[in-house]
Amino acid sequence: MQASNKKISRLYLGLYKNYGPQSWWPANTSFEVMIGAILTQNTAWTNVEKAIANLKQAKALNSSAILKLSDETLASLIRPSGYFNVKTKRLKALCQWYEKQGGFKNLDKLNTETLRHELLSVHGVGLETADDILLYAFKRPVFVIDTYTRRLFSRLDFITGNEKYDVLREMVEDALENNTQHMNEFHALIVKHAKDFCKSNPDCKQCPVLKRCHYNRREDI
DNA sequence: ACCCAGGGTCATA
DNA sequence: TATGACCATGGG
Repeated sequence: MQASNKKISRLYLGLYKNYGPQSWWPANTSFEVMIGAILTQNTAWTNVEKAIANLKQAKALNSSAILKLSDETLASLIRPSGYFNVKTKRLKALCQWYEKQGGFKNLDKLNTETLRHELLSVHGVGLETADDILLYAFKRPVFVIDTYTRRLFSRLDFITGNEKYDVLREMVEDALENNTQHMNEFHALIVKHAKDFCKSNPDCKQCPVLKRCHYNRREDI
C-alpha cells in the first residue's frame, strides 16, 4: 500500500498544529548548516552543538579556516560529535569542494538536480546529508528522509519500510506540492515529534498528536 | 551496563 | 543489489 498525498499532508498539518513552526535549521549561516549536516550523521544533536561551539570559539566556522587546521586539531575540536577522525576527513572534503566551486553564490546558480549530484560527489556526503544541505542551506524544495521519517511512516503503515530513498522523498515532495517552507517544517516537526513523544511511546494508536490527523477516516482504510 | 543518536563508506557475496 | 563491519561521543 502506498500512502496517499492526503494522509501525508494531514500528518503534516496535525504535527504543525500541535508543535507550531520549528524554524529550522538551528544555525546562523548556510555554511554552518553544511558543517552541522556532516557532524550530525548518526549523532545526537546535543553533541553536535558542542562541536560547533568549539569551532566557533576557534574562529573556524568557515572553509578557509577549517582547511588550515591540522587533522589533529580539527579532530580535537569536533571530538564531542563522535566519529571525529571520519568527520575530520569529511569536513575537509566538503570545504575543498566548497572553495573549488567558488562558494555559496556560485553553487546557488546551479539547478537543484545538478547541485545534488555535485554534493553527492563529495566524500562523506550521502543522500540524506545532501538533501539536508539542499533544503536548509540552499532553500531548495527537497524533502529529507531520515530514520525518524522511515520509522514513523512505517508505524503508520504509509510504507513497507524498504522503499528506496528517492521514492520516499518524491512521495513527500509531491504531497507537499514542492513547497520549500512546508518541507522545511515537516522534516523538523517529525524530528521534534520523535524526540518529544515517540521515543517514550512508540505506539501510534496512543499518540494524541496523531489522533488529530484523523487516521480512522474511511478513506484511509 | 546497555542502547541509541537528525549516516556514510567500504568490503564482500 | 544487498547485507555487515566500522566509525566514537555523550545522555538516558
